[in-house]
Amino acid sequence: MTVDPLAHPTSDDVAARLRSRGLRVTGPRLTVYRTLARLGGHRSADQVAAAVAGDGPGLPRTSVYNALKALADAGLVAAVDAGPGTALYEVHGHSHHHFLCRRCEALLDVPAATPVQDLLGLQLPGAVIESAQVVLRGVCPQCAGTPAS
Amino acid sequence: MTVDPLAHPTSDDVAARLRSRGLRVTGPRLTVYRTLARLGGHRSADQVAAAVAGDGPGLPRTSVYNALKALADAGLVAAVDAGPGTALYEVHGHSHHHFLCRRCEALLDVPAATPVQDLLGLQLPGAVIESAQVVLRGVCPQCAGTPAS
DNA sequence: ATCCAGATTTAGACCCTGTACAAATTTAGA
DNA sequence: TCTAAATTTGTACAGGGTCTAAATCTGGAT
Repeated sequence: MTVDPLAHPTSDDVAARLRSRGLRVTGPRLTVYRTLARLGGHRSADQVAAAVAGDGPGLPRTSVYNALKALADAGLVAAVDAGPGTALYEVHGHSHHHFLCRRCEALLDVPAATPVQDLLGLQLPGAVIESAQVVLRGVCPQCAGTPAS
Repeated sequence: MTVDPLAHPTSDDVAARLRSRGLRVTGPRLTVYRTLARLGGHRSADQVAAAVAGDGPGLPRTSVYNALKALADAGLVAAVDAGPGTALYEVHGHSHHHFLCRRCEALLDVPAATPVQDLLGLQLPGAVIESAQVVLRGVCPQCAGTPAS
């Protein structure tokens, strides 16, 4: 079993990453991370909680939220705002942005070929930009091909 | 009184814009739009509702939400996600993006000198990109100058 | 000028996501 | 092994937004 540099971090990687941020390595955090990685894509906290519950005793809702927050602080998980009251989480992989279709509500990944924060950072002297989230809205290619209802 | 091309749209402009989208021109929609324009900046739905109430009989909370949604559909108002469960609205003026300070929670405007959607649109062939929202996160210039607590 | 169909407003209850709290438990270093 | 501090857990709570159905209003047709 060779090491694939593109694969998700192993549990050991996750543990090291948490420790390096001064966060403790706990069961819920590893469970939530592994579940989110296995599910892939954009998932709500409750989707994660449901998936965790499907694998065994499950975790309280609050614990899933706590774990997601800790993982996000450690930079292992990214939170995406897909509208008010709709937070989605995903394992932090290669940088990309999001496109939200107004017609079918699909959430598509958009490659981040351009370093957006570099461009915009110039406009905000003195600020430390730690992350940039881009949400594009419009009509996705599939819906654009069919006439509006 | 000359026409200032940089001024907010008049009520007539707003009415025309609503009609062009197949939306009806109603009292609540005009009231909400005018109030948001008068307040300026980024406002929550409840802030708008409170301001409306201060001017007379007020509007039910639901009506404010409905109106904001209709105005957003018409492109007259922009909704900014400033984290989960925190939607802010602003009159859709010149394109700009937002920076959210992790330390003091300030929400700053960032000039959009670069046409972000043009850059990213290239990555999504066939899609109709109607808006691009960029939320930068980090530490604002003021907080960056003071040591962390 | 009046009418009508359909969109919109309104009022209320409701849901959902996330947070606050305090006690029990667990981690990690001594 | 032992201890202090971080974390988990269960419960309750809060804010923001949505759903529903009846009343009202808009805008085109008559």
